[in-house]
Amino acid sequence: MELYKTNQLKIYNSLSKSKEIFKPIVEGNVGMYVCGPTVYSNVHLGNVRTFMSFDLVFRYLKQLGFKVRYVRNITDAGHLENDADEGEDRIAKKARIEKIEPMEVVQRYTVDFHETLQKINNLPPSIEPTATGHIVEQIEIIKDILAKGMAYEVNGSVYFDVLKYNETEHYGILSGRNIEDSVHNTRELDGQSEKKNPQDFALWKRAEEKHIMRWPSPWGEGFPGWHLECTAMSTKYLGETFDIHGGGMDLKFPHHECEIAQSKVKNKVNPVNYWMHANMLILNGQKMAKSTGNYILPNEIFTGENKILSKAFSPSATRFFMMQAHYRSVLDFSNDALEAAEKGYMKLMEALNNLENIELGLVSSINIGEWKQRCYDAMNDDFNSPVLIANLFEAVKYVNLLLEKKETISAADFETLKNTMNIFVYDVLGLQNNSEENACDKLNGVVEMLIKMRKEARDNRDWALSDKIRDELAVLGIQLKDGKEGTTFSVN
RNA sequence: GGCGUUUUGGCCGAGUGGCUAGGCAGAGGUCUGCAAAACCUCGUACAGCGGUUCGAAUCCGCUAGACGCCUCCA
Repeated sequence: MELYKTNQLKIYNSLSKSKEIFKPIVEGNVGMYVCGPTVYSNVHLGNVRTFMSFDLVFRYLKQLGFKVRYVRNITDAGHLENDADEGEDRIAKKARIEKIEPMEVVQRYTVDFHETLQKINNLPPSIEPTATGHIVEQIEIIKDILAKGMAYEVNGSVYFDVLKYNETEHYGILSGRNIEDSVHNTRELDGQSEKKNPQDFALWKRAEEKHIMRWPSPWGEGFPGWHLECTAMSTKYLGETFDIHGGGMDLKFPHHECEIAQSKVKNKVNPVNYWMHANMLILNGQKMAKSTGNYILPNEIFTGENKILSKAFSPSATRFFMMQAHYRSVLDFSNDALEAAEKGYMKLMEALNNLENIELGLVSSINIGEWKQRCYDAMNDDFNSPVLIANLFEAVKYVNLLLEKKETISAADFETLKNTMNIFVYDVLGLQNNSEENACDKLNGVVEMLIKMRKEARDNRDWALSDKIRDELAVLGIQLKDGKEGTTFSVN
């Protein structure tokens, strides 16, 4: 039987601001959409945290036996430099600066994005559509919204009429704001805007002469507005209403608010049942962001090449660090915190490696079944990975006590313990065991040490010892090779 | 200025109206030839003030700080 039938999953819904029992539209199936990156620069650790948070969601839903269609877009066009909607396309701007083709920028940073997420062991989504691949769909939505009178065209651009929409719907339902407030509080622009109201957002922007990324449309050549792609792609692949929509907290307003507005006008239904927002990663007391330069790149952590780091940290240690915080909490990044996390992660891995050395008994002195359920309970409670990890450390303690024979475990319980630990550590948290790599490094070190000791023996003309080292290594399949430059070795 | 979130012990971070987070660091002990590891025990907590309650770190109010959004942003 599928686990979701016996485990009641609760998800915090940003829309209702409360934890709700998760019930998918189609039993056993989940449609999930997550706003992906704009590929105009290297993905930083803050971005990674969000995608990792939803990777955890994806992994746990699968663990519960759900069939999940996970859609995450690549924004390769359409994001404007700043609002007032007068800016320049981000991708095009970067391309001009670097004197390369826009799609070259897209390609470079898409590759970087994929490589980084792979290193940190995120599973690829089921579908990863691009904005440029869905221009036609976006134009169709604009036509529809225009036909329904909720948008207007000015000089080859099309804007969504927020105030008109707000007459019958609540623009601000997700972010908890009232349009009236923002009308009063919006800074007066220079009056050059062609929008009826500052709150209106672009569905289509006319391309200026120099603009390289452009597509033909009923309103002339241009490019889509920056909220439209998610509406186009999510509904195309998941339906007019789907189960889960995720993204960073900073996208709640205006991006997700606009998505709701667009969908409600076009399809007359709420697009999403469960809105999930991942919280920010904080560096130096402020959120990581490309625009402010306050960020750290994942590769800098893996190589240790950043002045705030004392050393390099593995992707898994980094992942563990982030999993120790709940996805809806702000997380502070620091070297000390990362070091502490790394030690904990190593301790966990050691226990997993030690599972094989446990001797089985006839009865169990610990309640494994109850422990297992506590692991599921933690994750069922809005994906509470920190509590799950606390439970895994409980298991670490079990393993150590069993090794010291201070507790006993039956064969059946041992299987449960082992399987559950493996499931949660590897499949759900997505951690990887680096011990093989480490062991390899360490073995190399050991052989080098023996070579050094053999050299000392040879220098002392202690041929018996030096030959003994060489021959016994040979028996183990390690051949020493004495050359002019010193001794090397190979493993057969 | 508006909206929202948050404030937990040396550090990172959970959580709940009455009982335990967990990790890292620290102290004592067991074990050990010594050490390490492991195990056991321990400490200093719930921003401040007031209220509700038999009882609040947990609910409410005020004050202070921090953060996020209000402009692209994961």
